[in-house]
Amino acid sequence: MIKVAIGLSGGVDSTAAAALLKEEGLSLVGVCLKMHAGGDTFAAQKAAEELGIPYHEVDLTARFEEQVLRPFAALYKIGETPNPCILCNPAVKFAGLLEAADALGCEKIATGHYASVAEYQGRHLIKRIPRQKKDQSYMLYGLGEEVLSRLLLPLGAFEEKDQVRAFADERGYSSADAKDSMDLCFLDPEENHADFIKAYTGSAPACGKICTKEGKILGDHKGICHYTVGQRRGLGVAAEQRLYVTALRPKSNQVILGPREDVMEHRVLLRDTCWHLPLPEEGLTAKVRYRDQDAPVRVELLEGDRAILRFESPKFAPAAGQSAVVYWENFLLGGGIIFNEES
RNA sequence: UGGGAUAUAGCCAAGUCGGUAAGGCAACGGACUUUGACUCCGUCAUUUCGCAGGUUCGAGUCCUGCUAUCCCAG
Repeated sequence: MIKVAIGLSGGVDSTAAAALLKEEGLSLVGVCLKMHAGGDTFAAQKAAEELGIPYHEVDLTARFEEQVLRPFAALYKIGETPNPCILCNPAVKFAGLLEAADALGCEKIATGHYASVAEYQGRHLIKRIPRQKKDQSYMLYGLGEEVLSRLLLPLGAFEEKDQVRAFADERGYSSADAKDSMDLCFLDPEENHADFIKAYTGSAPACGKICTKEGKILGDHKGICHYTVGQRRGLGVAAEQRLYVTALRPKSNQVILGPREDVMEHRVLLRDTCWHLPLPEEGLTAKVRYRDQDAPVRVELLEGDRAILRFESPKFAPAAGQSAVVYWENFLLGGGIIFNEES
């Protein structure tokens, strides 16, 4: 019998994923990955109990601190908008799950992500679920073959997000009515990311000026880490039209504002790219943030794991630190982290 | 202290022949969301139109005075 280590958070998604595998007759071990001090494992334990599977805990807090928390704070300070889930998945979550699987004698690993794994030309690729509004393939572009070749994503069987909850509900799992997780997993409920950075680094962000790109002063900002490119709310600047953050300038400690058209980009630079297949010339699409509609794109690969994305239609506010991912026929071919030329 | 102009919510601003205060921005609340954002929905002048009087059934809209600000001449 195939043994599977399934990442269990205690939420509805991972519980349903586990239940699905169990009903397929696989032998499961529920693995709860502890990422940060504040996280409680009660829900995961309870889910394992309800599923009737062994429960195992892995402490990844040190690695999470090193690979996610530290860069997260550092990047925000230099005006980027890092995506901690993207940092975490390859380096911490899936790496930790794989190690746990090895220690527990499991051939396979599984999680409750909304995506699927498919083989193509001898490689294992993440594939998104057509029509699935909750598609999470974006978060997984950094996973390598060593993970993908052993990864099961049972939720790929569901095309509607409501089906998962109904599935868990029918089977009486207490996680069925749990609220979807949201916000950064390592924040306290009343804390925002800027509070965290302040507490983590032990220093308050430096206030500075809000300006137009021409240098006209519009107001004061409370520290660059409070802002991100494309942001409109919380700026406190009244104008004839809506204004968006168009750039963050850490060197002069300025937040630059402008109208929407100032932040539309045809061209997006990527660093730290990873590609799972040689890229075809035609038929590529890309998205520039998690919750974005992918759009036709041409990709030019550069030296040093860099690339240029050229979109037919401009994308709104690609933000340095966020990731862009490239699709071909619903296959996730790879992606990279957006950066600015100046930096 | 000669001439001209303007004073409407936190900001910009509409308001016709007087008839019972548009809109935008900001702000706030909510929805959405396994990152940050975006987006969407809702709320936001009724002892109120710089202040004080007057005319009128009724004034932001007309009249008088005052105050403030801006511009041009000095």
